[in-house]
Amino acid sequence: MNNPNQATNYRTHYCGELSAENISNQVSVCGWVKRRREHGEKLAFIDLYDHTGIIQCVVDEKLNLGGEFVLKITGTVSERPEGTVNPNIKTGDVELTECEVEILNKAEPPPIPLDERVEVDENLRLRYRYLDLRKEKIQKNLRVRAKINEAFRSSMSEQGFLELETPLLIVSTPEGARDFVVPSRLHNGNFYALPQSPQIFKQLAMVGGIDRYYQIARCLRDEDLRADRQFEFMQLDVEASFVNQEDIIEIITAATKNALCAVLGDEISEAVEFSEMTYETAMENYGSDKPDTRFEMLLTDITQIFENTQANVFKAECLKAINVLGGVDKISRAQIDDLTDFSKKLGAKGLAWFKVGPKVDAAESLDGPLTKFLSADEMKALVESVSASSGDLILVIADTHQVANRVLGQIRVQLGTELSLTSGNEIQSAEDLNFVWVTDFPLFEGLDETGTPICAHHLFTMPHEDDIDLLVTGGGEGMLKARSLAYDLVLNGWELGSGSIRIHKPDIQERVFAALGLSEEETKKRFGYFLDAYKFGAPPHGGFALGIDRFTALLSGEENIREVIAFPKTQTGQDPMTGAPNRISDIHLKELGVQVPPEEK
RNA sequence: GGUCCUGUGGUGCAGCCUGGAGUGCACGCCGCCCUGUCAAGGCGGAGGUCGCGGGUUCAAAUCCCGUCAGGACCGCCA
Repeated sequence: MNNPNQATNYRTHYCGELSAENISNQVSVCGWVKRRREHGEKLAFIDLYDHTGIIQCVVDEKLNLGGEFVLKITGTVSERPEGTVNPNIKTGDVELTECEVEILNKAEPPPIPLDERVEVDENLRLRYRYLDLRKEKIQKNLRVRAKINEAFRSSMSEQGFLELETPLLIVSTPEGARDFVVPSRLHNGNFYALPQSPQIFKQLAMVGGIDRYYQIARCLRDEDLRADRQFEFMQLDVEASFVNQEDIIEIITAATKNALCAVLGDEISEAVEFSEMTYETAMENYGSDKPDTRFEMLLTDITQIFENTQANVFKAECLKAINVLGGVDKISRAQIDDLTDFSKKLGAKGLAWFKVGPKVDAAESLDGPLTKFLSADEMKALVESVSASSGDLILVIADTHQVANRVLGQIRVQLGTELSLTSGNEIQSAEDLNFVWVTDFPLFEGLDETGTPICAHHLFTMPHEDDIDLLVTGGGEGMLKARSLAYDLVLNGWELGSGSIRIHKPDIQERVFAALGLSEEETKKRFGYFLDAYKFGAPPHGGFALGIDRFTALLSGEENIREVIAFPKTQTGQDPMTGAPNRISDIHLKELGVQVPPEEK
């Protein structure tokens, strides 16, 4: 027996683990009826399945079975007669014969087909999630997820990290995402918040001398949902003392590699590369802080070429171009129009395009609606700057620096999909997984309407040592140049996680607060307990948090994290199975000291 | 808060553009037949508030407006 510990008084084997090695063994299997093929009174084939797979059982009597009936079948493992082997299933060499069938439970016909090939409406899938879960794909995904969690735990433990639990009922802070809140019964009118992350606690754990903390933590954010976002999600949450950025990168890389090995095996995992690039490089070359580095087609700055141009549309702060190799044949005019619409939706004024023809003279070979406004020198320089040759398509966005990068970056990703420049979500080899550490994130992401900087990460992020002076001398715009010791881990264009080195010295923290225009009184009110802690000898420390849902989705070849979550919610945050969220009784509300608007109709 | 796509027997689709009887396909379900099938096969049958509301029209699944639900995205997610 392969899994002796999983034999029970009901069964000796799982359906999917029977093979030629078991031939002539008497076995018992339990599971659900996948399909039946009945041939009159004396012969029927029953495909019984559990999470491990399907086994064909040969029954020589007429049974009144329905799909999804729960059976225990005891029989003999037999080699299939010649010509009846089924190579499509794992157990296709064998079948169960001389079967004794016990119906453990009947089942109504399922409201959704449990056939993998049928794509069922999301609402129905979630309403009957317990049936959806029986499908092979989700079973596999959830097991990948468990393996990842297990590998993370063992790696963190090996690296000397202590698994520490932090509270779910915490204090609400105005920073960051919207909090989910919980009314207090004992303190009417007061609310707990559910943690957006255990950030505060893991940092205080460092002050507390825990040294190395980790947790597979549930985080909750009341923001609108997306394919890669649910209200509640899981993070591998990490914090360590006496470390710098390189230490954290090393620790997380090791944990991530351990998870890759667990899921994909050692051979592929060891060949997977982790690269590093600065935020600035990512933005300039990929137009994104989460660059998909599986393919090239980098953004090129061509602003200088058109410094004195006569073409009005190119009189802009910044011009960026990408060269679509062979794009003339691969991209239709209709696709270009779609991309133009796409750019406009994303905030650009338009998308300029040039087809490169076969002529030697660059100016003569270019074709496109804007060529008549450009000089020969400009066209020549354009073609050279992106190393274009005959058959290539050059796309240009002229706008502000920020818009040009962002929009062209999204077009690049879109084209990556349309032109199949990546393997999509399939993972066949190490090249299909491209990890990038993006470092040197800016400390501030912009200025608010009063000219005050807005934190890019959080308030406790350590500024880059070379840029600390900018906080004092830089002024509003100047401060935006300040870098921080914040970093992201990116996989195939998805932000997997982020972290930073924290400020552990009160004087630096004060400088950041001052830059943000926060008075001492205000910071005391908002973060008093936290700042107090840092007066009593906080060690240098930093950390990271890695999104388990996204990581699992990517390793499972899924585009939506719902596919790797057992009981997810819809895009509007509802659970069609349980009906959450719902109204609660007036008595309940009264006890909590909460008033709500009357129910409509 | 916004944009786009989708909503038709239990399920997945077609029909909608160009209005004319709830029309069609596949799966599932029920009944009968069938001793080597494996997405079994054959014959027969049941099953519908065309998401909901309003409008236009002699007539609406189809056109228009609104609304609800699902999905993708923008905003948002320190």
